[in-house]
Amino acid sequence: MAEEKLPTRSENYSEWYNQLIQRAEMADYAPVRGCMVVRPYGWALWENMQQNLDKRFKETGHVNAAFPLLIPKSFLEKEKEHVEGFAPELAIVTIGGGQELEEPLVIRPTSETVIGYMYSKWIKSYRDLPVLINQWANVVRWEMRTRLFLRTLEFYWQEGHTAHATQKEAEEETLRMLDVYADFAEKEAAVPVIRGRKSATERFAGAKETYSIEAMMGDTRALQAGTSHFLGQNFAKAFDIQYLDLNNQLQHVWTTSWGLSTRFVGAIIMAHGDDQGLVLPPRLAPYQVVLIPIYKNDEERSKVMPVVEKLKAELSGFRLKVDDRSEVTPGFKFNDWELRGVPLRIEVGPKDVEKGTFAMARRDIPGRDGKSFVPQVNAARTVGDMLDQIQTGIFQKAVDFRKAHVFDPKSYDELKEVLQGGWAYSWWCGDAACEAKVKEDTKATTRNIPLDQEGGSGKCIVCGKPASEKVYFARAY
RNA sequence: CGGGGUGUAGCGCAGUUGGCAGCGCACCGCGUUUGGGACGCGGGGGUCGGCGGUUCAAGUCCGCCCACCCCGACCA
Repeated sequence: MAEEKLPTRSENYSEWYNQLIQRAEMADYAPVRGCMVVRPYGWALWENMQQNLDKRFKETGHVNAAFPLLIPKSFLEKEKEHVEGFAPELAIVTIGGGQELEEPLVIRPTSETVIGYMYSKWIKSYRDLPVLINQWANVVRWEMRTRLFLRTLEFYWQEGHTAHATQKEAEEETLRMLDVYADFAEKEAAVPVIRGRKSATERFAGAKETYSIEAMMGDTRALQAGTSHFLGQNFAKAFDIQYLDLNNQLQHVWTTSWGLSTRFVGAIIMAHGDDQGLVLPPRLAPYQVVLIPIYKNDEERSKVMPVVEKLKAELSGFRLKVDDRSEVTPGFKFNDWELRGVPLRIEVGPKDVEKGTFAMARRDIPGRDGKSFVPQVNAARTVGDMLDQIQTGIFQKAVDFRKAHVFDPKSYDELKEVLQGGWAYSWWCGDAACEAKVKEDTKATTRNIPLDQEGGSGKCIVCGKPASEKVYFARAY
């Protein structure tokens, strides 16, 4: 429980982040370095995200399945770039049942390979296509530096894997799922994102093209919040996934993969959180409303509780928590639930019982400004409207924040300067050497080349050569 | 793997020239409290990271090892 104030974001952003997660009981450190335990409150948020995404996947024709955690090491080696990309971060099992294994097994860092293997068994004809499968799973990547939610050795995610008859279909799928992520991020999580294409250096190991959604965090650093890959025929060739087309010709399929992980929880924390703690989007928050009864003695209690019960029944359509703990004071509860980011707080005390009102405090507007006293009648309508306002309010706030921290530098020196406290949106010639120079000078990398460009052309911000696209540069998590 | 740092109660820390292992918070009990982080009284809780050495005596001195954290090279 929170007994002291959180460090402020300006004081020490990463301390703010770490402590907040632990105090809000989102997650805790596990005994193994770099691993975390997602606690019930954090998992409840993830479950809401899962449900919402899952529904969107089903709506776009996908089905769920489960593939194994252990993958023969040789599988990873079949796609050249894939091995090179993942080799350094593999966890490998060499002993099973007390015996050295003939072939080491890797704990999946991602499942393109096993799934490719299975697809080659399942896909024989154009009639079998497309295959649109998703799985919810955990994966392991042996990272050097870890952060709760943002980068842990083990993390939870979903990975969609699809196979198509044509390149065009696969490319459309890749972008369709990117749009699903973007829509989810903005509508549900209230996190504004940039949809774009990754540079070759930032591309997924084994992909032809990687697309991402990029979000700005409260310290202006960028977070890759979801990715969608067009894999071309790379994995189809490596795993021999072939089908007979209408003309009885053997063809390799075209595949895609796309994933969104528990890292997104970190995005929600850092996009909306303030110095009081979490600010959770109403559409995903484990509790949308917390109701706090207030009384001094049994007599007051007996008057207040019936109203609490009545409101609870009336608000049964919302995820509501009645905090009737007697061992802590209301003031403590206010702070506690603010820390935990519950979008809306309702207080019912003796004065409210008399007047037929309740107090309502919105989490996104701290202090008196966010507090109002409203009649108990039509409570469901009042609360629903307020939650909608909060949802759009925090989205707008995040949009405004991003707008205030994206710059269009006029020179390389200015680029270096703006990257200290924001993103640069600049012309880039596409040369990896220019990217590398920026990284060297500022630690910022290219985030993505937005799909929505104004067009035209300009000069590369780094080398001055002609450029036909603009890219976002930012320091990233 | 390089550079820096820290290991003492669940968490945060103090512990002097080597001499009874402590403080705050959290936790448990009782009572008073309760509209913005309540208070009093009484409790429980320790292989001082590990192993070895010096010493009558080691949290403290010496050696080795281990773990974790921060900064760099890799990343959803």
